[in-house]
Amino acid sequence: MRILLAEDETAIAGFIKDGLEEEGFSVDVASNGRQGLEMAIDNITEYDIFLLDWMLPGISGIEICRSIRKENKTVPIIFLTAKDTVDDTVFGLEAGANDYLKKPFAFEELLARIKVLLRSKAGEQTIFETEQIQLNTEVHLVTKNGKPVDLTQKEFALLEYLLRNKGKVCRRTRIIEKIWDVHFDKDTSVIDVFINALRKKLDTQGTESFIQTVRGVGYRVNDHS
Amino acid sequence: MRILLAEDETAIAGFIKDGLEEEGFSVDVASNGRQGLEMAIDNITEYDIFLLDWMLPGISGIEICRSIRKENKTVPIIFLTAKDTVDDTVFGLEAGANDYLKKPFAFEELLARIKVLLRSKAGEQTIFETEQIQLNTEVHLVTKNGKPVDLTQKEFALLEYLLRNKGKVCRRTRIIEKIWDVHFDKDTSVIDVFINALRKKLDTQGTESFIQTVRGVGYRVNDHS
DNA sequence: TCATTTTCTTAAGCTAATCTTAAGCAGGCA
DNA sequence: TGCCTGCTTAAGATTAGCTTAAGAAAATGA
Repeated sequence: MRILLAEDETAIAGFIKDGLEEEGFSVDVASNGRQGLEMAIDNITEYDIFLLDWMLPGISGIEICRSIRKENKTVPIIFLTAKDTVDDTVFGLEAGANDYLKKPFAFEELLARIKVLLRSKAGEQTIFETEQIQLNTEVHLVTKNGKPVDLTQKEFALLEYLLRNKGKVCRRTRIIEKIWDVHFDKDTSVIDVFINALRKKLDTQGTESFIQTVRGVGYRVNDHS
Repeated sequence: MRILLAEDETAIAGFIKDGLEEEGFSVDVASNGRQGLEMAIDNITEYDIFLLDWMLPGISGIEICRSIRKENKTVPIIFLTAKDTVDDTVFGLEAGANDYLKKPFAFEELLARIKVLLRSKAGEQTIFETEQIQLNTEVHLVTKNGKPVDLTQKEFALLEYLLRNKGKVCRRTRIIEKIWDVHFDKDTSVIDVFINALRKKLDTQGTESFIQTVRGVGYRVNDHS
C-alpha cells in the first residue's frame, strides 16, 4: 500500500513516515504544496491514500484535495490540520476529503482511520499464505510450515506484495514502484537479489521454487505451492 | 460474591468471616490444608476470590494456590502470611497469587485489596510471563526464575508492554506513543537505551536475548524464551 | 529548603545488519 | 551460435540499532 504524505514540518513528516513504514506501507513525502500537487497528479493511480496537511507553503492542502478529486472520485483523502474550528473541517470535507485529524494526534488514531478507509476500499486482510508459507502483516511474522523465518524489511515487503497478488504475474516495474520508489531506476537488479534471498530462505530443497519466474515480465507465486 | 477463606487459627478466621459477611460477601472457611484444597477444587467455579493462609496444617497455602491456578488462570488469590521476608512473598506470587497481606493486618486493608482485585477481575489480566520472567502489575513486581529484579518505572512499563504483546512484534512508533506519550519525535533513541537496560537486567549470560530486535520495525518477546 | 541519589534523556561513536551495485555466469530462445 | 534475461555472489555503502557516558530532571531524605 502506497501513501502520499504532504506535510511541510519535517519532524512530523518523518515521524508519520517512519510509523507507517513500520506498518508496512510505502510512504512518499512532499514538503510543500506545489510538490505535493505534482506528485499526486503525476502518479495518481499509484497511491492508495493521501494524507494532506491543511496549511502547506505554496498550494494549500485543500487545493490539492480538489485536484485529486477531479481525477479520482474515490481514493481516500485524510486531512491533517492544526485548525480546529468546525467550519474549517467542514470546509475540508466539502472539498472532498474523507476524514480529518486535528494535530496533535496520536499515531494510533491516524493508523486506525487509515485502516478504516482502506478496509472499505479493499477488505482489510492481514494474513496471506500459500500451502507452506504464511505471512501476517499485523504481527509482522512469516512462517514456513509453522516455523518462523527471519526476513528483512525489504524481503518482507516483497513477499507481501507477491502473496497479495498470488496467482497473478507481478511485473518487475510494478514491484519496483511499489516496494522501492516511484522514481527508482527501473534497470536495477535489486529485485533479482531479493527474489534470490526469498528463495534461499523459503524454498524447500529439491523442489521447484515457490516463486516462478516469468521471463521478460516478472514473477508469480502460484495458488498451490 | 463468594469467598473461600483457608485459615487454621479460628479466632482470625472468625474475625475475617464476620467482617466480610458484614460487607455482603458469603464466606466459607476451611480450617486446614486438605479441607481447603478439596473445597477449592470441588467448587472452583463457585468462588470469586480465595484467601489463603500461608502456613496451614497439612497442605500449605502455596500448594492450594498452585492447584487453583491449574484450573483457573485468572481468579484472584490473596495470601495471608505471618512470614515477612521478601523471598517468601515473592515465592507466593510466583505460585500464582495476585496479592499478599502480612499479618497482622488491618481489616480495612484486606477489604481494600479484595475490592481492587474484584474490580480488575473482569477480564483484566495482571500477570504476564515468559519461561523465566514473570511480571505482576497488581503488586508491581518482576521476577526472574523466582528472584525479584529491580526495575525502574519506565523499564517496568516497557517490559509490561512487550509481555502484553508476547509473540507479536511491537513497533517502535507504537512503543514511543504508549510508554513515552511522544507523538512527533522520531529521532529519539530512548527505546534503545531502555531495551538495553532490560536486557542487562533480565537476560541470561551467554544465551540469546529474550527480546528480539526486528530491524526497521521494532522488538518482540518470543512465546517461549 | 537544599543536598544526595536515582532515574530519565540526549548525544556520539561504534558495530553489524541490510541494501545496493556491479560483474561474471547460466540457460532459454531466436 | 549469440544475445538477452535473469541468477548468483561478493564487495562497498548505508543505515538501524547498540553501548556508553554525561547532563537534566525527578524523587528522596535530611
